Amino acid sequence: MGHHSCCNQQKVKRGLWSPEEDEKLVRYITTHGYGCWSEVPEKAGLQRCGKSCRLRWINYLRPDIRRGRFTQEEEKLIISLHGAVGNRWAHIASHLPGRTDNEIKNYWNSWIKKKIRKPSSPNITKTIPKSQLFTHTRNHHQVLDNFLNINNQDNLAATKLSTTSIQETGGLFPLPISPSFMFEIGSTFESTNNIPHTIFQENEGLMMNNQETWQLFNRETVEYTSCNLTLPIMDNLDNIMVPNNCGINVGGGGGQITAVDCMQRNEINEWGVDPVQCPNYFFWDQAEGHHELIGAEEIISTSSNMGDLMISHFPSSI
DNA sequence: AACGTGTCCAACCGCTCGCTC
DNA sequence: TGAGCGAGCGGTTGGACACGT
Repeated sequence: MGHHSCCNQQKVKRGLWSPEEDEKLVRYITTHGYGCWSEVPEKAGLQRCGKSCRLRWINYLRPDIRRGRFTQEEEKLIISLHGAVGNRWAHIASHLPGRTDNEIKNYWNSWIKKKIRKPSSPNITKTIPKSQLFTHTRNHHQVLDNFLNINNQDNLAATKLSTTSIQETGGLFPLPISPSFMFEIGSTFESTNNIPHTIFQENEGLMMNNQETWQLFNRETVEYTSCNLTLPIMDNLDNIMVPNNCGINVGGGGGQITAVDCMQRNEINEWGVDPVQCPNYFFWDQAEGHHELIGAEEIISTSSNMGDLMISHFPSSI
């Protein structure tokens, strides 16, 4: 840790950068580049350590930096990437041109306090028997195995597993950081008052038990992948136990959204869920013909194009 | 006006990784 | 092989500011 010695020298200035210091650093870097950061302060005439100069340049002064509020698209991307890779801020930042890891980290830490308060999260009580869920035509069996295994473990232990399983499973379901699974049925699904009984009821034209091609979002590569799934028909929710923190979203033809607490099986809110009450509910929007992760808050204000049935499982702690 | 509290975010700290010799 | 070093990363801090009392 010898590099820290530079920051311990008494002549080294700390704290906020003055406009004059910024100007010196920018002038030096733009004319000379920054081959070795430890040499930059002296050559640029700054009383800072190289590390501080590097940070200032990367996080604030470099010309391609993007300032200002995050757009909704950026926010969605951050959420989905964080779900896939966790607190790997540099990795997340690499997908957002002009944004820095520090900025995203700060944004997340502010954002999370407001939007994702720790819920009281009861343990998962039952899991879906594999035979009752769905079958896979590609490598998704392993995904499902992982998912079910995780549900049989202590929640905490599950979240500590490494991220390598993302690659192992092809990334279709990012496990175990975000042991999510999702399935949905055909086209527009009309909700009724009897939601739990209706969710898996066969509906004309839905082809629920046929193999269908889905577009699945790979949160590691931020791409959509076609994949075939075969869905079973469920008579009612009594035959299926939905893991903790699942949200069921039943969208009607008119764009009505109904969120259901799977554990309670109660309707929470006609138009969505309260992000404070139910911070772990996320939904997938397929308005544009593909699936996008959107947050609960957005659901409340989005009253259209939320078709179909979706079940998503997200970890109770992030 | 003065004080307390909460939020935001720039900057720092400690650590790991990878390169060089 | 391993010590030394710089770069990079993620966690944390602390100061500025906003807001409420």
